[in-house]
Amino acid sequence: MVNNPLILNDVFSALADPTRRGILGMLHDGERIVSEVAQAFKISGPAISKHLRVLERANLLRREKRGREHYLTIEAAPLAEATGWLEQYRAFWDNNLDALDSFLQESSNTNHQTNQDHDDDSKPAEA
Amino acid sequence: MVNNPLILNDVFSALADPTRRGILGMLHDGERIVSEVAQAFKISGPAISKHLRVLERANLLRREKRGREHYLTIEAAPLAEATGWLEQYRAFWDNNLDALDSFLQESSNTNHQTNQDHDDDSKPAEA
DNA sequence: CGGATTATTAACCATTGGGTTAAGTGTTTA
DNA sequence: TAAACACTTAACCCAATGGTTAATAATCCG
Repeated sequence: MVNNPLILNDVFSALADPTRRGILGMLHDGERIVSEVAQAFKISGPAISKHLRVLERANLLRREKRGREHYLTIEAAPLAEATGWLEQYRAFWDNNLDALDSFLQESSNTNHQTNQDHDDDSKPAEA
Repeated sequence: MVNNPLILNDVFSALADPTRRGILGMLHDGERIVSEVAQAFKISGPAISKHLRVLERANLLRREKRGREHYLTIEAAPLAEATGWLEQYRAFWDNNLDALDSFLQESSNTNHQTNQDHDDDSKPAEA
């Protein structure tokens, strides 16, 4: 698996924003129009518009205009690209040689997981 | 798998830069000191220093000072977090229901992969 | 037609990001 | 002790991000 850095730049930086991950989360369940997405977040319409453009640049979003509404769906391929890159490092946390070494070092500082009881991604809050 | 958005923000934005992915790539084979890493890229020392700090903030990097040298190793846990988030979307490109729908739409525009023969990540170039 | 709806573009602002050079801190060694 | 080495911090530049409000474009509908 040879990764294209240009794609990875766009995909990872697209995923770096919680609003954008939230948008993809909404689209997980099926297509949505822009106003539905916008309504789910507390930011302005233009701000949403910009986020959508970023997702489109990363080819993570497909837009289909029907009348005055824009129907949005996920485009999965770039996520596969990102996953492919990360796959290179699976050995580092999976159960094998490197994990042993990793474990030995991690056993010093307990509770290193920084898991502050915080929950899921930027899901819109109760409409 | 409940993802922590704070972690994901840091991890994905850390991975969004090709130099930082290149650094992790070097560390894939074992520990390196800062000057070794720096030598591999065409940017200044302080620039490398900043990249290292970003990787540390994302907890992707562990630093151990021995004398005047800083030994760097990968910290894998946050990569697992990122992979976990992406795993949510595996259904979209794997062989199943959604893939069918995806395929039907994608079959229109051929060669949508944007795979411009470009190779791997920001690997240092020939020392 | 005219108004409401959907969404984008334009212009602006503050913050962050990636880079630089110069200076500073700590460690090794001749 | 003084110089060389490893690395970071400080100060600065410029471009990109993420947000805003106001204006524009296109479509639907009474």
